[in-house]
Amino acid sequence: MNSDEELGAILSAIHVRAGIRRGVDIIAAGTSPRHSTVLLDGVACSYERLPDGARQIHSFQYPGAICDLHRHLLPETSLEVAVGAVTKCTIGVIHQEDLEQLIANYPSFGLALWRDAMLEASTCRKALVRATRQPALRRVAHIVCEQLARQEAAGIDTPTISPSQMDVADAAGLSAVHVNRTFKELLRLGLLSKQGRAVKVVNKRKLASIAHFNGTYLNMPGLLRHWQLEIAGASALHERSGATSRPLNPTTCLCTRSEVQRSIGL
Amino acid sequence: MNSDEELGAILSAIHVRAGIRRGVDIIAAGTSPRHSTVLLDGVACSYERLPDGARQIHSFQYPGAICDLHRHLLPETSLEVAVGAVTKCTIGVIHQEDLEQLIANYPSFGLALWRDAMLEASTCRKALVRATRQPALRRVAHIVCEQLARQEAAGIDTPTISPSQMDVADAAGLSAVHVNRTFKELLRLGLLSKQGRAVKVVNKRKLASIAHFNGTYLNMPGLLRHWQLEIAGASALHERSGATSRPLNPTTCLCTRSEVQRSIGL
DNA sequence: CGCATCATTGAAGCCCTTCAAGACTTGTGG
DNA sequence: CCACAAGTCTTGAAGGGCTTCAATGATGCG
Repeated sequence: MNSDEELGAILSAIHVRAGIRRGVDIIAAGTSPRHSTVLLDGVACSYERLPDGARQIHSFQYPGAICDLHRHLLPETSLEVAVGAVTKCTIGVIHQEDLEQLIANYPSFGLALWRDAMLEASTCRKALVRATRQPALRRVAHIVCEQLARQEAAGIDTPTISPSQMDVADAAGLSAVHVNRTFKELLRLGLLSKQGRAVKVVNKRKLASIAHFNGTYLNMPGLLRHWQLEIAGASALHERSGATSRPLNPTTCLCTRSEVQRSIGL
Repeated sequence: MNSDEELGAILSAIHVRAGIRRGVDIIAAGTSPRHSTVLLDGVACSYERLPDGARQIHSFQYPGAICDLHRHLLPETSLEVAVGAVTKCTIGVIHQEDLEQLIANYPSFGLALWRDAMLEASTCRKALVRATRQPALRRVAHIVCEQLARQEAAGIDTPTISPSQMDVADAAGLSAVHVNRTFKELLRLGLLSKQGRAVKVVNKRKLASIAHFNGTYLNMPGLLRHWQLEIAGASALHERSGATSRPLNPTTCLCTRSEVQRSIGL
């Protein structure tokens, strides 16, 4: 979809900013900066803070993502949404005028942004279904699966996931205590193991099975082949999803992490 | 945003189809028709059917909405999403080629569709937060408030809402039994009353208060003035949301119900 | 007017939450 | 390099909100 020339134009519009420590906001709630922010390295999350102090994580973001895409076109509807660093992050900025120029010059870039918005809605719908209708074990397993799949899509190949148990709890809409007990159960089942504080996936296939993880909603053609998913109808749906020739990162319209990082000399 | 000429072009591309009875699918899961569907009259809902038969409603749709906008650009990610008639509905279709032609001819129409996708994501995020973090009373009250506000936005001015208790249950992610008990509580508090089977809002302001209904996320500038919302910061946010001169229907990019219906002689 | 659908009500039970306290990691500063 | 501090993980006990099951009553469409 993106031509090399287009990709080059996009990358050259990105200005690298300093690193951000875990827990710090990349984009604060209630602000409307005159630029867009690109995640270059690390993992971030878009979240909302409730009056009682609870944090609801909407989704996690991986390198290549435009963190504040949700503000585009309708900034006033999502002022309460913030973006925080789940791990140490490196970010870049694109000036608003440059972004608009890029969209004007490369219609396919605008389409990619639009598609990205659709993808975010798709992911959010799935999260809604899980949150309301599935037990904790499946919810947590599904979140782990999604993180693993999205890491792969971003070109990161490790069996450990970045979010802490508290992060997972805030994303699943469960208490940290209960997420801990759920992890313990997944450890007991031999699907996960622990390396220090980090959670490591031992049996990806079984985990996906009990999570009912399908992954089609993430629009990552080709990348889910490894998963050998056992969901009924998954393979049938799979064959039909070859529309985009360049694999798109979920919530990412730019490219893979390596492409981004090469361009900024990481 | 939409000029009269543009609106005329859009409306003339719509072909009216026969009415649809309550409970019947407007768009079935797993299908990819070569046209888009516009809701002309009645109330619909986009939903997903789970393996165990449960139904999760993502959102309700009002006249003027493009029912299958979620299929646009990324049809394969939302094949499981269906759209059903909550009340008796009248629909129209726009051929795929006509829709693409309209987007090509009127860039502002494409932008409106894009904005609509962002709005759907915004609504879904809010639904996710409510579903995971709020008690049943607030969830149900919030759904009622949202329906009332969206009816108003579509030009329908009645204090009763269309969805049945079961519909509300499937949208809130609660059991029908518990929604019934929640409604009973709202009746006892004097916020709702009943007309036969229908639920009628008696005290809109108090209902919005206990629901923590803000409404900014719906992007309906001007239309929320009547609500006299009591949420902290709501008025401040309000003043900044005058960007679009023409009030947009939530999940609607066309116009108000009366405009649609006038054009088809309803 | 008949029948399918929806609303209502009670009882029993489970999943998850909250509270509280102690063990462990991590990385920061001395 | 070590020690401390801050945050995270872990574990137990008690309780509440919601679910499920089941049966009856009301509504409204054809």
